[in-house]
Amino acid sequence: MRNKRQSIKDIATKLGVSPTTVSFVLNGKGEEKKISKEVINRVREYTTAINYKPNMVARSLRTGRTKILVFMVEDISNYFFSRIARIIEDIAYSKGYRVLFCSNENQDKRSRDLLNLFYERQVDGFIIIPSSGIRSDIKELIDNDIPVVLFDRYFPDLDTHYVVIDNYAASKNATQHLIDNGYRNIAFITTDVQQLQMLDRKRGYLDAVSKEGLQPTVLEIPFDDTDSKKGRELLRGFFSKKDGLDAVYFSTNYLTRSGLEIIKEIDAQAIADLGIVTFDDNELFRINTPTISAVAQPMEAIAQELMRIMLHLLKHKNKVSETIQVTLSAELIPRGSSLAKEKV
Amino acid sequence: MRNKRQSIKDIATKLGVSPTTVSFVLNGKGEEKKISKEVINRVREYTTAINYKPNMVARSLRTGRTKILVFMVEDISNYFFSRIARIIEDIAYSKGYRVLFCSNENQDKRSRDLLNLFYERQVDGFIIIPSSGIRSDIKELIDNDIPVVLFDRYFPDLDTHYVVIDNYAASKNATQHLIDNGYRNIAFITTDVQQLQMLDRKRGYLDAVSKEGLQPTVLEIPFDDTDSKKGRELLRGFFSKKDGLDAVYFSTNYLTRSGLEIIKEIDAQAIADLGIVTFDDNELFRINTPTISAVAQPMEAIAQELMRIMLHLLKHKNKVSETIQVTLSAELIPRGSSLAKEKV
DNA sequence: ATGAAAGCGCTAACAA
DNA sequence: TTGTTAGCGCTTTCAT
Repeated sequence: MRNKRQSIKDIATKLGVSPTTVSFVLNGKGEEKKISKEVINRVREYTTAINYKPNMVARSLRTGRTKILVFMVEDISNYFFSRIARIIEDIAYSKGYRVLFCSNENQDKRSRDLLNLFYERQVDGFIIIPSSGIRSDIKELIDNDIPVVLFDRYFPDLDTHYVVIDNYAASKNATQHLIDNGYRNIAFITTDVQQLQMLDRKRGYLDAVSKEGLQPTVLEIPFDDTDSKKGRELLRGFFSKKDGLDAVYFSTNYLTRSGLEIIKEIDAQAIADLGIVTFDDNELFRINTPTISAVAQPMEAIAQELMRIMLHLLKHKNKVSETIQVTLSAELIPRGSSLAKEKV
Repeated sequence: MRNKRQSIKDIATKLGVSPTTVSFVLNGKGEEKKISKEVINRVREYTTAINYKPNMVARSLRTGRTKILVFMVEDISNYFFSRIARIIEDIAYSKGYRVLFCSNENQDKRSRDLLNLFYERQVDGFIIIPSSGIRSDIKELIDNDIPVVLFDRYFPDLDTHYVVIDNYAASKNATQHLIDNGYRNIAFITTDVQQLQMLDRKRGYLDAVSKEGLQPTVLEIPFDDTDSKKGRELLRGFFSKKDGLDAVYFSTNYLTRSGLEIIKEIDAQAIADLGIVTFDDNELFRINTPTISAVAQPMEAIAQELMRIMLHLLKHKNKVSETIQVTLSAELIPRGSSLAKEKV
């Protein structure tokens, strides 16, 4: 039973009414347009019977709207991003919008390709973690009146809507936590990407450490090597020779994974005494031994703010006078890995 | 600078040629249609200069194709699914297709909503992990000549293309591994969903255990409670009173998380002696203490097979005579949690 | 070597 | 209360 896709015209012909009438009924404008009860019912019954599905491509071409939003992050399989994606999806869904997820792998080319692709497909809005080199592409979208909200990071010299967390404060606080618990030689492991949020986290660490008159130790892993053999070698080399270390603070969760693994390899026992804190929480940190202290970003709040702004822009056809910029704070979740150390 | 979106017509007017000519050039059919070099260059230069972006919605309406595929799973934030999604995305990308990811939360209503939504938007194909009650919806898609490939599970009484793994063999093998390493009282923790792949995993466990004359112990957590308080209570109750247990085999990764946590809560030391194996690998199992043995599904191969089939269907406009059904095997990765036990 | 025109399926202003 | 009609932006056949 290969049922050829039925169109509004087919239905109209079949029922002996006009396409307009069918369209009105189907869009719930039957009453408003004063279509008779009888016709409304006939249309309803027939479309239900044949299980009619409208062609949204045609509708979009006509109306200029697709009811689709794009959510672009570095890597959608990362827990932090996928969790936020899910919340956003739910909110969007309840408002009649679909969300298209995509990963840009922090690469400008891929970001650009994706933005283009979706722009060409006329999506209604973008929620984006921008890779560093797509400032002009973002600007272009905005200039073309497409609703855009950034998050996680933004371009200081571009007046965009965004939602971020106070990375500096969160990082300073996490470092202070280790210091308060007796750790004195705290290493900061980060990537070399010159992204605002990473620089803020480093500043937070440096300020907290120097405030206490302690010595900073920073290891920067090239971004492309965060999960490669070379990156692991760098970590291994670092941990092997730094025996004065009593704590490690990871700036991002993808470094924590390999970092912990390598620390274990080198000395399975050492991990129990080492102070450990990482940025970005993960469910499995609760079941690790030791349980890992983490700076948890308020994912629920971030997602809600993003959608609040986006829906606001959509509602006002992107004609809002002021730029909406929100900064939330992150919460340190102390666990076993950063317990207070007995003074030696 | 609010540049109104330029259309082919605008370009044609501007250059004093016809829309046809512009369209031909833009689609690389310039040579073929014998458009003069001069005109081709003029069009190329102008469209580049104004940074023209075609309206794919209009194109889709005209051509009937969207170059979009849908990838629907239970939960895209689950590592297993998101990893496969990424590989699929890459392959699709290289063939000019976009992939739309979505999570059905294993709910029929949500699955149906999503299928409808994308069907209405005329996507070119579906790659789906079906929730149990959407057999008829899948059938409808197929009857409407939409390319569909299922994976992870399928409907035995519906003749569909699919890619699955041999859950029975993998599960039997995992259980046997525990038995071979000296464990005698092995519990199987699973959900109560009556899904083919879960039933196969259970059968594998039961057969392996009974073959050795051992006693099976099965705990079934209601699906909706796998991550709820009630589910945790069930696990807690189970582990508290079963002191004869020397090993646990989890049928799915979302039970492993809470399971491990609760075992630790009850007796932090016990976990070292308990044999543990889980279905579905996770990066963090490598850094847990102990490291956790897991049945790893061949994600790369699954993704590649799925796309091979999908591209085949797309190429032949879904007119293929035979149904393509692929069964792959999963690999047990033995780690610290299932080391051979010293005989008592 | 290029253009005119039809039409994909839908919506909505305007007619009747 | 319902129908006619003109597009939305693009592709593509058929003319010229």
